[in-house]
Amino acid sequence: MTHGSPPDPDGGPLPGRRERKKLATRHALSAAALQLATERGLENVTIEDITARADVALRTFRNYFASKDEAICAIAADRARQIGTALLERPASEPLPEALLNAVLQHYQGTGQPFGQESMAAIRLIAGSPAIRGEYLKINAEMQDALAAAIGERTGTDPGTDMYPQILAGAVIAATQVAIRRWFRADPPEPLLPIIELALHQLTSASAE
Amino acid sequence: MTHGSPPDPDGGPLPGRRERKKLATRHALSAAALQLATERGLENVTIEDITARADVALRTFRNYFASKDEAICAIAADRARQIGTALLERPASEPLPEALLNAVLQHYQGTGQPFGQESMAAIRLIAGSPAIRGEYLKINAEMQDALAAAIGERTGTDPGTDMYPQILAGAVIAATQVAIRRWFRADPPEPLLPIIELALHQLTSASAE
DNA sequence: AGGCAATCTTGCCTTTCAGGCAAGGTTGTG
DNA sequence: CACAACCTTGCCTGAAAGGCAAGATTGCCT
Repeated sequence: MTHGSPPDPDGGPLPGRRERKKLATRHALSAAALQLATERGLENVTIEDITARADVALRTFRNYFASKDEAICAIAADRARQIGTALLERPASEPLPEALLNAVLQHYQGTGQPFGQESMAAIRLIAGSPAIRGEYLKINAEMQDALAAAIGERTGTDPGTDMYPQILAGAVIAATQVAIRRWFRADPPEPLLPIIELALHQLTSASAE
Repeated sequence: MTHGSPPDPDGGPLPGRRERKKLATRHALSAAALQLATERGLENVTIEDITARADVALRTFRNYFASKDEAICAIAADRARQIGTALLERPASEPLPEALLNAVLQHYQGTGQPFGQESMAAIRLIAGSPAIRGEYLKINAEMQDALAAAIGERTGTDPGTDMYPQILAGAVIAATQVAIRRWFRADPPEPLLPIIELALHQLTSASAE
């Protein structure tokens, strides 16, 4: 067993007890990590603490995650990989720019509220702790790849051959991240989605290369 | 003494013996790390090996770098921070898009050759080893910030207030990275600069959001 | 049911990392 | 020259990282 990704990325029709348990363990670990980190601060949490709360052996942690950071970011990472499907679910009639905008907005609004409390805590933790920054950047890169793949699929270009999907995805993700950073520091708080929308519009007008 | 940045980032007029020694130690450590990693592979190098080759105490390593990865990427990181000045050195008469293109090209061509052998080794190592990827992404982020600051200075916008410089910088860096990735995997090898140029042009036409 | 293979969990172990602390040497300065 | 600032180093402790094998669980087939 390696670590880094959920046990069963694709939603097979019959997960089976084994897969379900693995997902449960994985989630328990990352949730415990996130809780403890928000409670005490990341530095004051050992992997042993995390496994204690998740009620598994210390050694088991390492079957799932390579580091504390990875465990904490797991929810965000799992979520990040789905941004591609958000794009693919946009109606084919929508022009690509609009579809991208909507896919990103949808990805960052979840079902109803701007973010679940879990995610909020994660975001604050990530943004506040430089230690997790590396992990966050990896997630970003994954989002970019996922989005590029979706763009390629939608436009019929192969990301392996043509750089265009990667470039477009990279630009969109970069702009979105700038928006998120701004939103995070906004005082008084501002809603996130309009900032993202603005950022993506500015990216368009940044066609000045 | 903390670690993460060169001892004296700004080139003061009189470095003094102390600063010079620190720079020398720092460079010796990162060079040793790079050499050893290319020789044996990253996994087969301990910090102790590095300090042995650089002829300093193990404990000293930690005064300069937080990890092996950071040491290996130090040259690249130091270099990355200079991309901003590359832009600022472009003549003010040049339109921003052109200035950006030229600044990036210049940054990636160094003095004469495409890359020094050191840098080449570093790049192959970084691209080949997922372990260093996090560190590489951090460097990217630094490049983005440096470039954004320069863009802001050049256009008279404050990156703290206006997202535009950050967005533009993010898009440019992202496109450049895509180009580098493509260049790295090109078989047979292709020259880097034309690929970067193509990527930045595609970014322009990707104004389709 | 029963058995077999795959695979997960766990404990044990060794190596390496990480960083606080204080002693001793070097450098910069009045 | 004396003093302050600062680096290097050794020592030490706690945590992380991961190989390995025994035991348990699960999936699947007969």
